[in-house]
Amino acid sequence: MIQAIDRAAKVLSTLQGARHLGITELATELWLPVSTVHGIVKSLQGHGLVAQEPGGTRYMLGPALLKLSNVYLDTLDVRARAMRWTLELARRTGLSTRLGVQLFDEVIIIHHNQRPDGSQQMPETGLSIPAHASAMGKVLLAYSPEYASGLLGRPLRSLTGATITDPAQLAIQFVSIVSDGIATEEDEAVLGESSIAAPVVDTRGNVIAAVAVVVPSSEWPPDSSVLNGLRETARNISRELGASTWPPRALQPAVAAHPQS
Amino acid sequence: MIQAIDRAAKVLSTLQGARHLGITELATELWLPVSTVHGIVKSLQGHGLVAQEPGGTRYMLGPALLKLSNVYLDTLDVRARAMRWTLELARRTGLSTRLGVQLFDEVIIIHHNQRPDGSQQMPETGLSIPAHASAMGKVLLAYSPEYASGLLGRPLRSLTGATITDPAQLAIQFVSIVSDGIATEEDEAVLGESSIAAPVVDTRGNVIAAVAVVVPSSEWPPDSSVLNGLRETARNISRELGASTWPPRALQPAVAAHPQS
DNA sequence: GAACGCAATTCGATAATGTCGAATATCCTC
DNA sequence: GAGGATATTCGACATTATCGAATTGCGTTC
Repeated sequence: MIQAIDRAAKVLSTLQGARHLGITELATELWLPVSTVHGIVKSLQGHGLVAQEPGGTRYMLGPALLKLSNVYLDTLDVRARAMRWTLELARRTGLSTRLGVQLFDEVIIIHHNQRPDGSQQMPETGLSIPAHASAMGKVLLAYSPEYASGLLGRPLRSLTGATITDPAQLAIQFVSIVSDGIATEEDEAVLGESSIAAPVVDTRGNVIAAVAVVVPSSEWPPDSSVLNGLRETARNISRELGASTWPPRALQPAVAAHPQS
Repeated sequence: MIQAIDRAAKVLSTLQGARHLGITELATELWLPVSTVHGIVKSLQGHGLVAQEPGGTRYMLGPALLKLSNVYLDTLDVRARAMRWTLELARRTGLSTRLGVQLFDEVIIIHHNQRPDGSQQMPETGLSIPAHASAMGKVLLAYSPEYASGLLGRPLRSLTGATITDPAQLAIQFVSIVSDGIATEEDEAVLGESSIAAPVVDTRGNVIAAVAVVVPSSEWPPDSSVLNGLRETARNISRELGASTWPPRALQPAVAAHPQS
């Protein structure tokens, strides 16, 4: 890991947490000399990744990130393929749907379809949710043991009273998730919101994303048609990506670590 | 400018242009040894800024960018203040509205309100348009001579037959833009689409963003009520940001001394 | 199914590069 | 207008990134 780049990335994520910071504040946060931080920030600013807050002398994230992120979304094959299917799922269930991928300990929503009831809802694309508190996260963790073991080792943050923070309890859920290809979550991230998720698989059989349906907790448990719709959606997307079987057979990465061919 | 960070940023923008690239391809593009590029890419990957394309050995932009960009949008004060006004403007004019800021030679759209006719339209937030081909871009250039002079020195790209690529012609437009606080563009970026833009000003009198109304070229020139609505919107947003006068008086020399370094 | 060739990755010596403390400039507060 | 705090500049130094060569891994062809 190249030191300067590592530090630059840390500057970005510090700015992500704090919104607006001066050089000194950043330096304190990162335990680095101010002149070092200054050099890093100016380099990032030169590429639009960081910007001066208008008028002030403090710094914030920069507009280049928006452009990069837009291209990121466009390059995602899963997203392009999934969109029409999640839209249909939202229509048929009357619920909002999500598509998410893993970002370290979180799931980040790369596509969101609003509930088709015409009400005003916040767009969720770009939101990230701690993996252990999300149905999509549980799916992704259940199918990638190396991530899961890493995450379960650390203390888990509680978001609502219902968040499961006990590693053992999560590990048990992972087993059943793998066996039937469905994960659930009840009020574990946001009170009043529960969700069901299923894995999306590519040609190689790797789980590369998760689809989810968000169910108001007042309507929990959802009708079995919702569950079937979700399963079918996940299967359709996976098929379009070239997957031959769904749900995914087993824990692919573990298998890949012991090649027998 | 720190070399390693500069190179890392170049890797990101190369990936932005090419979507998927192998290490060797990137190295060729950047005129660097492969091992150097490899180190940079791996460092970026360690922070989720770059990702391995699933299955392949090539690289693409990473999901961390999406999260950063989401926070970027949230931290923008202008955006939060402007949203309710641009929504109202869209309602009153029946047209789509945009809010944009400068990103080097382009304008990047930080907020977009769809035409309120209920039709399905592509979300434009995150799109970037060459400044010289955009009404918002002309506004921003007209009020920041630093940028303008730099940009007019380089050859300008033509996007449609109507794009103005002659520096002299643009310079003339800038004068009238500053004098009446309104810029226009007819088919210069996209055929069939024209737009009018006005500056958004902060407490210090700096032009920090531009608002625009997009008008189908078939309805050009727009009714004077559209123009008045736009003016009022720009004034309202600016007032909310603490600006005392609108349109902005002139090219503040203090502002011109705000280079990029 | 084996062998070839290309691309990614690892490694270590080298000096170029980023780092950091001190000095200076600039901003904000009182 | 003065004082304190913060941002910025500068240059010597040694840490650190860089790059070429060697190795591994992968896909493709025969």
